Amino acid sequence: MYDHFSFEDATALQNQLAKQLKFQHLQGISTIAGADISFNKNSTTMYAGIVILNYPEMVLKAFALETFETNFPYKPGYLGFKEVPALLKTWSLISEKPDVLVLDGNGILHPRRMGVASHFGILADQPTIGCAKSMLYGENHVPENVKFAKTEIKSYGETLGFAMRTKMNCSPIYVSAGHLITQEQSLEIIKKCVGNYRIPEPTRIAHEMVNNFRIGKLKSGYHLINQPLTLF
DNA sequence: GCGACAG
DNA sequence: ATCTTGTCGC
Repeated sequence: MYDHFSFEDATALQNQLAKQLKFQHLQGISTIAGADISFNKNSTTMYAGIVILNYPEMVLKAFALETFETNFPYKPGYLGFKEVPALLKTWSLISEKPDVLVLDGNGILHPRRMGVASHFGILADQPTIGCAKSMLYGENHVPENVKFAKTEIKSYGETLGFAMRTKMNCSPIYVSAGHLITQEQSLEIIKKCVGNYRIPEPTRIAHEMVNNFRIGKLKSGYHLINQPLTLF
């Protein structure tokens, strides 16, 4: 899909897509999804996965897995061009879309406000949140070593996201709005997705699933989880 | 020019 | 991202 794009083309498209970004408060969220990619070193085969959980219970409800061939290289600032095509293919397998999707990477916390979460959000017309494990852009302020301590990440005076400590003695994560959601609500939602790990549940589970998919422990397609039934 | 740099 | 063993700390 983007394999023939030069970085110059990519930059132009990011600037174009950024004009379409919209931020609004979401009402009645009952499902949330997490998306991630896995691949073997030096391979063009991307293993993409999207998991859907109940919100705020964080119970796995369904997941979709699919592969996709990509030649676009990884370069800081252009992650969307490598991952979004594979994620869109996987997204198409899902009949009932989640209320909001969390991606492994940034949203508008990006030099051109077009991190992977914003990129996917625009193309899929879907509310998205960016949740990165390390810093890409902005003034780095370190939150104090207390669970849920946070700092604003700014660029030229504009708040583009937050650094938040999800666990004591662990590096913070970087949260930013992707599309069709506000910065404040993005942070509020991610906070409720934190379990007993540094990485919030949607992303953490998606990462686990996609890794099992890559090593052959799981197969492609849409999978529904059998909910535990209360008999009687 | 130099250093930084999501996954 | 992936490749890898032990190891330091709560």
